[in-house]
Amino acid sequence: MTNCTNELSTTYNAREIENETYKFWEDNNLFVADAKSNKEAYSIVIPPPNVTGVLHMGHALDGTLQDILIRYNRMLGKEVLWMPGCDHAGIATQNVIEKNLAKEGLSRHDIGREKFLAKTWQWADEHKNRILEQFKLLGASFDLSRKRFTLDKGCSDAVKKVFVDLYNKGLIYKGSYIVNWCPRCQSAISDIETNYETEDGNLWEISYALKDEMGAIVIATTRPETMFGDAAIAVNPNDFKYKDLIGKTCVMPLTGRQIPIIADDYVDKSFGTGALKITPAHDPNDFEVGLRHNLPQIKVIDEKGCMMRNEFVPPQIQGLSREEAREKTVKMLEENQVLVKVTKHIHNVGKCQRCNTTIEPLLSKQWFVKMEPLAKPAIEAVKTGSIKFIPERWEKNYLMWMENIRDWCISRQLWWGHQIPAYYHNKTGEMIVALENPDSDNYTQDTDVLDTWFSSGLWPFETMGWPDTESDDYKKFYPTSTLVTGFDIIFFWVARMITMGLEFTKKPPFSTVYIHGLIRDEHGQKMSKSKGNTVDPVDLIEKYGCDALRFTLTSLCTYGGQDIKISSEKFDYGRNFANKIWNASRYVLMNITKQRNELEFNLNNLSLADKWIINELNKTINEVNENIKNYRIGEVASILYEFFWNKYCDWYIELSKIEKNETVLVHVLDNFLKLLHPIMPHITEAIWQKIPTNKNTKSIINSNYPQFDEKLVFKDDSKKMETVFETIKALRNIRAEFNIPLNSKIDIIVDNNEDLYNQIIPYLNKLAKVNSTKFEKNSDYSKSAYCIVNDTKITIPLEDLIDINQEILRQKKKIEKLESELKSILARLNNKKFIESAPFDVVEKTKTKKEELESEIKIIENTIKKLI
RNA sequence: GGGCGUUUAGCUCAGUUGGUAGAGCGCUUCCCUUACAAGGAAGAUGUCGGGAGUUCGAGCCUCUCAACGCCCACCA
Repeated sequence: MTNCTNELSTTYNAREIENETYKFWEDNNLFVADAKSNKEAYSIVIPPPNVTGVLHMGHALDGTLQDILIRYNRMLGKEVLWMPGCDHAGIATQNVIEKNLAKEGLSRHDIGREKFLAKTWQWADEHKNRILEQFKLLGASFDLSRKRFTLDKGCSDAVKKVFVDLYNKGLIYKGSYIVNWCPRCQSAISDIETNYETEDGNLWEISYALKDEMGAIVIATTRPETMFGDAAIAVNPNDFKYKDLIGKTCVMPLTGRQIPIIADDYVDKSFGTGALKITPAHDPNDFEVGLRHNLPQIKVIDEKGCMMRNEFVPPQIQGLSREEAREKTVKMLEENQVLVKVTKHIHNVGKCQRCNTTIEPLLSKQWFVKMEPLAKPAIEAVKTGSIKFIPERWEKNYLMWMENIRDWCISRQLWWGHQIPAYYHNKTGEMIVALENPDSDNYTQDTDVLDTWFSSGLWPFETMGWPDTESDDYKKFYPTSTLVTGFDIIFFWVARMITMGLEFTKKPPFSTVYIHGLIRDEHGQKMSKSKGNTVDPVDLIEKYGCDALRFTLTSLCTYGGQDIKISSEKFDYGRNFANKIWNASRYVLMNITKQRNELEFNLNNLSLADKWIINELNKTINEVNENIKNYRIGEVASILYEFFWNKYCDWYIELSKIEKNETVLVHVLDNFLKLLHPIMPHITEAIWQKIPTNKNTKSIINSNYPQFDEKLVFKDDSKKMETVFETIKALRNIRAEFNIPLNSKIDIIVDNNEDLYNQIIPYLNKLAKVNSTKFEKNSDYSKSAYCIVNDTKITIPLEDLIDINQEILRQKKKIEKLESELKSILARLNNKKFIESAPFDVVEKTKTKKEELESEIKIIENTIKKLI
């Protein structure tokens, strides 16, 4: 950017400035990290957005917060790396490609694995830059020269190594278990990819006749179509009503197959009939019961969710879908008069997180990670504080999950992803798990791929060069510093990174997990395309500007990480602030006459106002640093807003129109821009480059973040200045109350504090339109309005302008207020226990307050007497 | 069933060691004062969800109740 003029354009055009500024940063490679630097490192890895994705509000929030931390730490002088990249998003991406194929009437099987993958790669390559390009619109200062993809060579090498190592340690195994099977995705999915929805269903009670004797046992089920896979009927061992039946055999209706009646603690006596049919191949709990009792696993539903064609399923039912089979089975049971009862029953049904298809619990051969041994150190790391969650309450959540962890099903029957590095001998079926195929003529690789989260679980170190632990990036930037993400992926992602990171690098992958809330629509609903309630951050950026978006989002972040409800009007807040900054800066720049080297301010030559604003700035610097360090980022936004708008603009700039100190005017703006830069990077950069202060860098990005300076504390002078503001406000209030037009000036009589008021006459004249100021002890005027500021009474003789009754009323209202306050203070002071037990300074403060109130009330009472 | 969160001004929400409540928007009145009407000045508005307790003192701590929301578990 050029720097030939001090002037800013008269109107603030956010998009123009933002585009120019971002280009300036990129052209100058300002985001590229130097792994050989001697500076202390600070690094963040981006939660890799799905390659299929487009930028949404969640990214906008998450990206903004990361960028704030990155920019702040960069300005603290650290060597900073923000690692960008995308996730291959197994199921999500495959779904997109399959949908495209479906338009041509094809399935992936029609074109085969190889062609399908080629197509998917082509699509991914075309799209993999899209979302990161959109992140640029957010002002993201990530290092694109290091951009990674979870399916690139480095990641895939890391994945293979991790898989093989875990397998060799016995922490990965292959086995037949009940898994959550999605008949639409045609794949197993993990427990946490399964969501449960409440549905209305029925509870059918079916009578199973006893073998070789009279009588029957009635079981209750919500899924009668699975009965063909029954292996037993179970009752609770302590259930006296079934005691005699345990060990007997019954005959199944419709098929006549014989199954035993067994006893198991799992059965709840009070539910349904107290008797439960056991279907080990189609229910996770029944599967467990089946193992305990050595029952056969009879599969009657296939991978497409249809009834199998085998000897267990009656011919009329074979090949039917789950839903059809249920209807038909019930009908047949009815015809056979074994359906005892049907009751309405509300229950939870598992759904595929990706496509919302009802899950079929299915017996199948899958790969699993044995989680318990891996979870142990991951629990310790959080318990001992080597990894901290902000806010802390998420630690409990994390620990509860980790302490009850179950094995992780990692195989997916998809094509898009990391193919499992297991190889089977074509003839013997012998299995070898290895980094490479031992003999491609005789061995065929496992066709399954790994869960997407398997590779993203390695993200913090696979992107840093691991397994090469001697690589520059790994040595410099691993472990990373902070992980920023929403609570919705603590289990999916954060927990896995911690376990994998500890297992393979022996270090926690990050020291702090900063968890923010989720973005919701204005009614608190989750945003989703299907609901049509999404707000597009790109639209918001076009309309309000990126900085406005960032500032607003930041200001909505609470320390507790509450969810954030947004509607587009909320972004007026940030836009107005940006506009204010622009205009105030424009004013300052227009008023600078001094040269660059004359703009250092001189401590010995400061007015009351100068000292006040310098003191305020210093306080702000302190608070901002403290709050960022403690992840109270929303607080930072409001501190800076308040400082700039209500202090610098409303007072200091106004005062500067009366008595100008260019050096301070610029100094404060310069520091403010630096303080704000992490949140609003573009506007601060654009203005900062125009400010004629001495700089040792061409970009604010590389300037130093302001730090608190003991030498710039001016407590007493600041207090005096506060008195000035109170006086001006009081006088303005009188003007408003009595409708005194701006062009008619007022005279005032001040009865105390002559020194101070003498100093500030010009301020009073300009900001409260005072004509003359007289000093008079024990002043005594009738036909006047009054205000009392601290210990000073100010009289405004208004002669005919004033309605005396109005003024009396006004003063009486004030007394009322003061007296009610005094009453509660007196109550406290008259309480012996308060005096005894409250801390000294609180008691003193209360006493002082009492005296102030009393004296103020006295003054007002006297003036009222005068008026009457 | 277990856990967590929320309840504060008309609306959206802040409120960091307990000392009597704040912001933005909206509202009322006035002002296009040469940085800004996306602005300026002056205002109004709250038994801090209900109840009880601890304390000299509670929006904040404890208990309890209520409403709403989320997560985990998945009893057929």
